[in-house]
Amino acid sequence: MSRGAFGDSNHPAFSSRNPHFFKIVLEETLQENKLRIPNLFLRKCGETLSNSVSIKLPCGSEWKMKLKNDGGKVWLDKGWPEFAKYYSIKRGHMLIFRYEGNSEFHAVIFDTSTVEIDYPSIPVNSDEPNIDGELRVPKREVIEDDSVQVLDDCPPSRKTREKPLLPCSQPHKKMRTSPNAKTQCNSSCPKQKSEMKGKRNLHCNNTRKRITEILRRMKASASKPLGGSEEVSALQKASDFKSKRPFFKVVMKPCSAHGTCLNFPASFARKYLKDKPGTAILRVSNESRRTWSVKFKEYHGTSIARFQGGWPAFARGNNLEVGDVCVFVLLKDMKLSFEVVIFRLSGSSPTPMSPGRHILHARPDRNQSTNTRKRKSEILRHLKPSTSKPSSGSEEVAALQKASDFKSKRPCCKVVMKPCYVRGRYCYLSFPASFARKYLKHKPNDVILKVSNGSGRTWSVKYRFKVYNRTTTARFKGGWMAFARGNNLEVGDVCVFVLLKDIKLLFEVVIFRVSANSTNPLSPDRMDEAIQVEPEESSSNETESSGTINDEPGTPSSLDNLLAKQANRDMSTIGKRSSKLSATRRQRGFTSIEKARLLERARFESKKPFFKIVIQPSFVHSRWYLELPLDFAKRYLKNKGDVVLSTPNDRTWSAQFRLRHLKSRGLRAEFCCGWMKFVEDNNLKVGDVCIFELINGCKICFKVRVVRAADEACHQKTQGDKPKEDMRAKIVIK
DNA sequence: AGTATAGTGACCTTGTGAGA
DNA sequence: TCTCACAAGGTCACTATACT
Repeated sequence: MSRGAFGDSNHPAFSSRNPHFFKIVLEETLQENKLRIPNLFLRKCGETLSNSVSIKLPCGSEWKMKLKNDGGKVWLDKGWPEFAKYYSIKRGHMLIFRYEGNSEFHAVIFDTSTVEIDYPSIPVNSDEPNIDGELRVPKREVIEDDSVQVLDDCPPSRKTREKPLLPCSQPHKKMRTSPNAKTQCNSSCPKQKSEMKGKRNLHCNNTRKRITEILRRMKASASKPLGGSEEVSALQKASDFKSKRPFFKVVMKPCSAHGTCLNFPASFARKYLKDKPGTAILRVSNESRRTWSVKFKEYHGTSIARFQGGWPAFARGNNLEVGDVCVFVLLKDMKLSFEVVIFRLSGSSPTPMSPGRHILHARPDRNQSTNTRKRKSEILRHLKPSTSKPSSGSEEVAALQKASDFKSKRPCCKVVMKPCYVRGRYCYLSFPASFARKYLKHKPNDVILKVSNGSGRTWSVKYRFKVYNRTTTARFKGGWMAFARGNNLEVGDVCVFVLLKDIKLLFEVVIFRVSANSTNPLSPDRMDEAIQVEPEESSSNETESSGTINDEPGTPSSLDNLLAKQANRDMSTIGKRSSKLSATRRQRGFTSIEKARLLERARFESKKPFFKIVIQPSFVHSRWYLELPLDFAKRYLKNKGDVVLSTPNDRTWSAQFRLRHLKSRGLRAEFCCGWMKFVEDNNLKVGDVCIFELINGCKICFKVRVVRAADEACHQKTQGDKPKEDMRAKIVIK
């Protein structure tokens, strides 16, 4: 092992100050045949970029590419297609770019298995001016090595453990069996490679499913803060590491850095450790005097092997921290000794195992670690319940640090936003069950979240505490997505939930943002879409319809509660809906918020039962029926029958009421036959609000009042800034 | 060192709204 | 009536940690 691989001039010592960005290769990247450079990066470094950039790879290859600037967006353009083709870059691949200045980047490529690719053994140099032709000239021989490169010490997902992604003899982690094997099949011989893949596929049932799984995981990993410069730096430094001997790399996780064991790939154990428990000797690179003896064991039926007994001493003795990357280079197959190269998180140690950083002579005294490191570790520990995976990225650490400085006399818990907390289909928030048990009781409840930005805005979310098979989950679910989106929460942000009232479960939420330029909660353009939920309000009975009902004559309707509920639900759909609306011609009705607004403006009170309906496109166009609140129908109407609809000018229409049982939706209450005539005669338009007041008599009769959307718009124009209440009073009933 | 338990994250299932 | 999209509820495999 030599430090030359990363310490020479080709691989200058890494500094976290080097700007990084990463790109996940998407379908559109391949279609467009160019790679977009992130705007934020351009803002930071754009001025130093020339029209032509060079990309260096760990294998020594260097590529020249032209930048294309189009309306402020910048792409890697000329040269990229050849680059992508040469390295067989596919959808789901990830590239990390480290900017070295002077339009020079170092790049690392990861494939869909999340492992760095095997670079072709003959490095290329596209330095030649002929960018279009991409004349590639071998620059230097690459060192052949025999390695297993693993960036995770544990399988990334439960699915992969029992059901390996590529369930064949070859593990999904990249493994070269021998230098020969490498020449037999590497990415420079795509045909052979594809044949191999084809063979593999023959052996693999459900491969397609698993590939989907890989892609999904890849997506997920894309959404994780991999761009965090610090952890990436350690990984990147480690990725530059080369050795002729077999080695594997492991990123330290809390369980390995501070725990009692270290997991590593069983494939390596099987191949090199003779597949049976034993003892291994660990010696840290550049430190010949001290060795550690650790026991290793493989867990059959799983893809992991484990260093234990003695591992904690090694971890403590070398002051390993979460995020550090250790490369274990097998020295002797017989005696099973490893040289361990430690790549520290930058910030605390600029180079791997620089003499000053060595803790070799220091006994395992954690107090002697740097303040920063200690701080980071402390924060991570503090947040451990919600962050089992190592956090990364200087911004995130900054957010954590800010959050850790937060003090409150009230009970509070801190949660770092993870991808699944702020985006995706299954958006929820997990928080420590211990906190939930102590302060929130076990029963499901509605919780009010109030952001501490002085806006006084509140959000209603559902709190769920579940114990299943002795596992406990405490989560915010229904409404959480609205909160996350409404407050523009991003991965890495830290939310501190301060319990204000433990009876009504009111939380103040303090948000520490990972990104300084994150927009504040509810940018002005969305402000008016936010609907406040007063903590004092209890949740209403749900009414599932496009309208509201006054089922308790003489009392105000529970509109506000409905508004709150609808708002919560709707805030979560605003983004998707708006983008969808533009993307599809499919005509959709009003959003719940729009409906709620219209309904609220059509203020009406009566001692008689009534319900309000916002006219949806489907009520007046395609289906010619009106769906009315089921609860109202059940309570006041029979299964089927004629109804009379009358307007204030005493004109009447007869229509039919019916209850339908839909397979997919259950019961639905509708006005049909006759409704169409009513719509036409009263010139009902989408957006109008109809108030149906039930009049007692021998027949079921409704007095229908229409609040015209057009009138309201017109009225708003003429009324200017007059208070809304006045406006409402005038427009409510015609 | 082994085992039990708590915690996490992925994703399956169900329900609802709405257009065709 | 079917289908699609989406949100929320719920489950469980897996990981990390605590305990013996």
